[in-house]
Amino acid sequence: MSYSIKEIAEIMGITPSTLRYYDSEGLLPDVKKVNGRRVFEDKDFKWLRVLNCMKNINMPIKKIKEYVKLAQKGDTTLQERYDLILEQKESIQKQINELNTCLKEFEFKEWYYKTAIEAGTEKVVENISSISPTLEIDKIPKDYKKEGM
Amino acid sequence: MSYSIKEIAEIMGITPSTLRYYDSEGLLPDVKKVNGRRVFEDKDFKWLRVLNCMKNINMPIKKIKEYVKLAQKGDTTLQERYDLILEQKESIQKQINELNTCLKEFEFKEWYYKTAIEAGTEKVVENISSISPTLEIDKIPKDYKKEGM
DNA sequence: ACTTGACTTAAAGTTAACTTTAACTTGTAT
DNA sequence: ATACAAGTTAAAGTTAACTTTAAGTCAAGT
Repeated sequence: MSYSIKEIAEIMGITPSTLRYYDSEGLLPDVKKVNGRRVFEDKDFKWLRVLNCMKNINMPIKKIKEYVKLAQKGDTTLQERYDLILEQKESIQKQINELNTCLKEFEFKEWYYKTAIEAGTEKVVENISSISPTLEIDKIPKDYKKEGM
Repeated sequence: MSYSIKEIAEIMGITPSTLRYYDSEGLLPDVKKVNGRRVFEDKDFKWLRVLNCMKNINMPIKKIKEYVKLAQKGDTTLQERYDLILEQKESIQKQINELNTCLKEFEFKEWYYKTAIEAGTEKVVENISSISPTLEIDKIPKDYKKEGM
C-alpha cells in the first residue's frame, strides 16, 4: 500500500509541511517520488513510528539525522548505532526518573490545594510545608547539588 | 541564610543570566534586593526546586508564570491552582507512558544491534523485524491514529 | 583615590523546530 | 480546454527559551 503526504500526515498527527521539513533534514530515508511527489509506503510508516518515538524522548533532530546516516552506511556502523541506542536508553531512564520525582511533588500539591480549598484558606497548610516531602529541605545543605532531580 | 545569584546558580546548575531571565519573566516571586542586587533566601531556594520540577515536566514558562501569578493573588485562586496542578499531573503521567513505550522500543533495538554485531551483519535480524514488537504493525491499519503513542 | 570583581538592566543575538508564503507543476473532473 | 485540488521547492518568518553584549553601579582591597 502507498499513501500521500496528506494521508500519512493525518495518521501521524503532524502537518504535511512538517513531513517535508523532516525529509529536507534527511530524517526520512529514501522516500519514493512519483512525478516529483512523495509516495509513502509501509516501510516509511514503520520508520515514522520509530521517528515519532525518538521525538517523544526529546532526541534532537541532529541526533536522529546522525542515526539515519549511520543506518544508511550499512553493517560498518553497527557498533556506532548500538552505542547511540544505549546512550539514548539511559537518557530515557533519566527522564522517567525525573518525571516520577516531579509526579510526587504534584501529587503533594494536589493534596495541599484540596486541603486548602476545604478550609477556605491556604493558611491551614502553608505552615506544614510549602513544598512536598520529596523536595523538602528547609535550608540549602552545604553539599547540595541539583543533578539527579 | 542568604545567597548570591552566583551561588544559587551553581547550586541549581544554571547560569546567573538564566536566573535573571526567570526573574524578569516573573518566575521568581519577591526576590529580595539589597543595593540593587538579588539576595536569595531559603524560601527562594524552595521555590526554585519546585520551578526546576516544573521545567522538568516541560511546563512552558508562560504556564509557570500563570501559576506564580495565581499564587500571588492568594486564597481566591485556590481552585484555579488546584485545576492547574491536576492538568499538569495528567500531562506528567502521559509523558511517563510515552517514555515507557519508547523505552521498550530502544530495548528492542539494543537487542537488535547486539545480535547484528555478533553476526557481523544486520541481515541476520532485519528480516525478523526492523521494528520492535511494541510498535510492530506491518501495514497501516485502516483505523490507525497515532495519539497514545 | 583607584582598581577589581561581582553584580545590574536593556536590548540585541542565537538556536531548534517548525510554519508560512510565493511561485510553480501535475493529475483529475467538468 | 480549463479549472481545481494537491502536491512541489526555496526562502523568509515565527516562537520559546535562553545567551550575549554593552554600559553602568557598587563594596572591598591596595
